[in-house]
Amino acid sequence: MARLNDQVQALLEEYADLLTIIGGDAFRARAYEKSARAIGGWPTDLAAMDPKDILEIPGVGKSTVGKIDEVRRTGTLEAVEKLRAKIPPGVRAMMKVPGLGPKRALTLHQDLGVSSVDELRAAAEAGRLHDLPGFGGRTEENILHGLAVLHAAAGRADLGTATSLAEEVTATLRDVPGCLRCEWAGSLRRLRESVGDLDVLAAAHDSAPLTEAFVALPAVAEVIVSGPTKTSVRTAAGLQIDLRVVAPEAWGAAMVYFTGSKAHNIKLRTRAVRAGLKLSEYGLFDNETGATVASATEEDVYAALGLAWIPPTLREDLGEVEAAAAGELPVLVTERGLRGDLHTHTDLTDGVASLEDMLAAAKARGYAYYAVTDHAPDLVMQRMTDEKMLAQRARLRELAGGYGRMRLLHGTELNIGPNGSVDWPAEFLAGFDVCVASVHSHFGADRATQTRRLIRACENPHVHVIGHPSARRVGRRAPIDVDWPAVFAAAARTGTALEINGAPGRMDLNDEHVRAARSAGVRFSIDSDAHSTVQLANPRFGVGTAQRAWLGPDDVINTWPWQKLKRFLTKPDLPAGQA
DNA sequence: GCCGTTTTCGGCCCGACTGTTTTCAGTCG
Repeated sequence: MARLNDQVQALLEEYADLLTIIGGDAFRARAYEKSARAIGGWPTDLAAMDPKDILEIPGVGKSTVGKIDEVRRTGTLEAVEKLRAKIPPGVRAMMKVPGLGPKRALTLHQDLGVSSVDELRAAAEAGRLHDLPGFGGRTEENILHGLAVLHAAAGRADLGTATSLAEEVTATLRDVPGCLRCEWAGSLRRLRESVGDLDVLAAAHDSAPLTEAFVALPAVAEVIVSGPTKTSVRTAAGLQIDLRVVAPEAWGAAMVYFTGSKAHNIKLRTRAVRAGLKLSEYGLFDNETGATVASATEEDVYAALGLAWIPPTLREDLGEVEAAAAGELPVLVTERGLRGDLHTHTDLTDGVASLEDMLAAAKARGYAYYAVTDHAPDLVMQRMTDEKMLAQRARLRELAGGYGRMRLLHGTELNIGPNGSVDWPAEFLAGFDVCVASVHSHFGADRATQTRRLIRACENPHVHVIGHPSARRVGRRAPIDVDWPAVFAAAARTGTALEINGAPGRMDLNDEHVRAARSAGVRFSIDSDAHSTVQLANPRFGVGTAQRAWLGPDDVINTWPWQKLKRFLTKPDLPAGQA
């Protein structure tokens, strides 16, 4: 792991989980959860901080400072090690099954001797669960369903996890003597919403030093295969990483080949064959003479095939090769093109950073505008009140002008109730500069209800953006059941933007939905949903989704200049009775 | 364990939903 912060966060989260499983003081476990979040979201590397400064992090006290020091010195926590001896790691892993929490996980372990997800599946399929105390037929069914949801994402990593791992691996390998280049390729480079394995490519004349450094990485738990050109390892978290070492003159062809997708590569190879050429990971060759036509850079390879260079996010054989041949590749939205963020939180609700810290971090990103959108009162656990919201607005107005050219917007993230209503009456909503409205409850309602619910939210004249519209959590919760074409039509008709939420655990809407929505005339907002300053970088992943759906700057409202966005945030009048 | 103070203790995220119960435990957001 790149930062001590992440290492400490992971250990504290594990400690909190283990404490929850064995029972006892729930507040202690919660305190560790909170400090874990605060540390993970803290922008400065703990390794470079004084203990007295670490103590200033909200939620971090003396005990945690001691544990941070222990992790720094020993790489682990004795308290966690002791609990691991009592509770097998598989028991904690069972808590990832939706619907299964710490209590039932412990019961399963103690009464049935089940101590892994696999054993749980076997027990559930054999019908051994429904006789346990507190379990029944429905519980067993729900656990089986939860296992299926989990299985759909098994062994896959979210973009945040995969990116930080890829950054760590490439940074280490670039420092190895003889390494000329090192980049990641594969589905991570194409910015798919989750990745099954990590492909890392390095250019060197001698692969041995790279291979040696690669298998010695702290994240590596197991070496699967290792040879002169290819080495595969598995991390403790179960993610496979493949390292390929290629000659520098083959770099471009290798990057094309290992970036994929498979369908894109097949299309390119077919195109090559028709031109009397052969494309492989080693280069583009003339069939008759065997001479190398191109291989050093991706641009060379594409050009020799009569194509403009194709951005990795488009390489899915969804028309990009034809477009490149015709010189009609789309102009894509980019991270640099984003002028602001319209969905962010502070510590007034469940964020971990103060308003001032979030604003300073947003300014550092060069934004022209920035919306603070803390949770609204219907999400009861956040304890929002009118007074707190108005006080935040007053503070934000005081701070206006203090962040250079960055315009400060006061917003909120409303909750879309089961019938499509939102928090607060219209008069109160009118006081916000921007309102995001999202589904946070009643995920199991039927399609007609969910569809009506989202359409009614779109029709609310004070709702500007529907946040994380499908409400799915990658690998954790299925999307709500919705008639999407009907919702896309309503969003387009009412001038309501749909969010592309870039939080790695959400990635919502996904690329397929965005493609369909765009053709229905919908506009989008690419947001971070940041709960800490470091999460303000989340839009990089949302931009990936947007590019995969071929979105250009015009499709994305937060690439627009403020005056144009301001007009969008004033929704057109709707026929009476629809609002 | 952390925090704030009515400051060295006592409170800390609360309500809904589900499925199991027959008055409530577990899970979730």
